[in-house]
Amino acid sequence: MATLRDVAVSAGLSPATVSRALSGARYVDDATRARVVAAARSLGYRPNALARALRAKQTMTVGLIVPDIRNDFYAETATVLQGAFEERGYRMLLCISNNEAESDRSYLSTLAEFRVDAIVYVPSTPNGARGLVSAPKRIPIVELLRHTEEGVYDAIVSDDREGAVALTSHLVALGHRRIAMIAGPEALSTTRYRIAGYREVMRRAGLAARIERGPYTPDHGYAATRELLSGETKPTAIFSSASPLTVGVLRALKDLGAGVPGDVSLVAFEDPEWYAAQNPPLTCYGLPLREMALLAVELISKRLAEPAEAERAPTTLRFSGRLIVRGSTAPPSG
Amino acid sequence: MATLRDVAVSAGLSPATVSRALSGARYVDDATRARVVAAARSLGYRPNALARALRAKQTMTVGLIVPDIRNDFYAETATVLQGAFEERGYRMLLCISNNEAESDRSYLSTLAEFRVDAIVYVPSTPNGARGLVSAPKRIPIVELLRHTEEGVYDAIVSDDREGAVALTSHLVALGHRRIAMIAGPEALSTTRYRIAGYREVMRRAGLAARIERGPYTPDHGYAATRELLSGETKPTAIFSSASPLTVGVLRALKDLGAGVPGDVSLVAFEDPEWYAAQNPPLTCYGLPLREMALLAVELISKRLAEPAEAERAPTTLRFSGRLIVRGSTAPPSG
DNA sequence: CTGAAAGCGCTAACAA
DNA sequence: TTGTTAGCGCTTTCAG
Repeated sequence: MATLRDVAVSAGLSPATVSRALSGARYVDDATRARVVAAARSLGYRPNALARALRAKQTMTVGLIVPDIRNDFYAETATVLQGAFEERGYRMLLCISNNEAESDRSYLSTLAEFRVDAIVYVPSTPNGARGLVSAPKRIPIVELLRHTEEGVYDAIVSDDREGAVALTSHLVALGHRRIAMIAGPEALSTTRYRIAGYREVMRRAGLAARIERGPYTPDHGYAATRELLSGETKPTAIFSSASPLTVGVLRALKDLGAGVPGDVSLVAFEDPEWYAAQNPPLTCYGLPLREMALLAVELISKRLAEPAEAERAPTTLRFSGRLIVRGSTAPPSG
Repeated sequence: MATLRDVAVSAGLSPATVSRALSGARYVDDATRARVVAAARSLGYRPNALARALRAKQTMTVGLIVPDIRNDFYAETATVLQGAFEERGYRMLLCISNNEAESDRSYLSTLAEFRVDAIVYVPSTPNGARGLVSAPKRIPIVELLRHTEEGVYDAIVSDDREGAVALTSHLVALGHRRIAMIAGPEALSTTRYRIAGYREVMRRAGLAARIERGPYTPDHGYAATRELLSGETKPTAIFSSASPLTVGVLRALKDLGAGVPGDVSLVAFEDPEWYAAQNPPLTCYGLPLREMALLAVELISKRLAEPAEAERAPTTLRFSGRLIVRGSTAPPSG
């Protein structure tokens, strides 16, 4: 592969001049630049971003760690982030942690070694990035959608408690008394807040909480739903707390021949595109994902660009979503 | 940030020894290594992957270019790829091209500058990577799911023509005579093959083809469906040739109050998890995505590891999928 | 088993 | 405006 030096030799110039001609636009004679460009083209020269980054001490690359890219929630987020970073000249290194703490740690460490300029991090562990990346020359981290310990890093999260409250209240208002929640792993901040919101509403209404815990997978959603609907006191409404769970819930309901909302009302967290296309469309709590992702990019850009910002104490920003009532909820039939 | 030299100073050793102690496991005294490890830890030392790659001339990073990560099709692919590369010690740089040729080219070029060891490429352009990355020290490229000119790169694709034939034949066999296809941009190999398969079956059956072309987006699926069902001679069956289109098709059908399969039968390409959870579940043509992605990793690993493989002429591998008949298709009601 | 030295490809002072 | 020099952090001969 041709190097800058090769181009210099071929053009009869010094490497420094070639460098200036190709990147730093100043102080180069037009004729010289033309010669350089011609030589570079004819040699098929591509600058080595590695060498450049080693010198410049910035890679123009950011890392993104998400638990699961098949989940629309994160796919949408990744897409928005990638587009926004791209616009600002940054590449994005994608890491998929599969909701595993071990994976999380290892990716954090990899990204640090690769000297990414910043990390957008959806943590799959309660204590997250603490210690690992933070210690030396702190690389800016923004926690997105989930967060670890408050106040250690910038965090952009949704008001999960509020969302759970909205969904559960909606069911209570419809007259449901046996409302079950299908939840994720308690290690995640989202799970804890969503459970808290659900519990709070149930307690206030004098109703018994029933929670099925497990991983954020369709299989868990499926198994939990079958479990819930196999007992004697079946719930009349189900609260699916994440979209991968919902996939399984719907399949189980169909397998069991349970009608929605006839036999069971269903509410779900998040609002992937396919919720609205369901039959019936799902009542859900939608989050302003796009705005949240763009704000993450904004925050990072600022920290990177302005020295003052770099020293700013971390802040936690909480976004509200909104209850979207569709056809999957109705008063209980009994 | 602490460097290897800092560790060396702190441990009272030379950089060379520290390097050997931390990576090359040979020829280092155990006591020395312990000292090095202790020093490294206390300084919070993280090796600089950039510097290492610059020397080693390999980045242990691969690039993936996909058109759209919100599409389950590519999300699944990206997940499998990331996991498999991860296992082999490779990082993955994700680029989302949004089905734009310009984006494609620019990402190819970025990946080349970053000196990724290989690229998995789902092209959004008919001529693709030709010229750009290929010219100098050829970096291995595997085209996945879509392909550009045959024979220039390794390609792992599905038999799209066969899939379209299977879906269309299924509808013809059920007695449908007015079958419309909603297709993507003709610049993509998948679109061309799917259209060819559809046309072939229609022609053989003596039926008139009707094709709605447009981008691979829910909006196009929606608009095309409304268009199809607004005329005088409405189709009795619709063939949605990609899952983003299907999202829009379903929404349009609901808005129009058209029952599936009562008023319109629906078949779709690909088999994302939510197809089966639809009401009714969708008849579709599913591809062995996982196997295809794993093979891509296999191919690349071989080319990277074995010098002989690196010189091997590119091959095109075509995978067959299978028709999955579910509830969205039935004989026409007329 | 350990150290000295050279260099991967690039850019930024500084000098000319 | 251009060239010389030095060095980013690491690994790898080659000596010791």
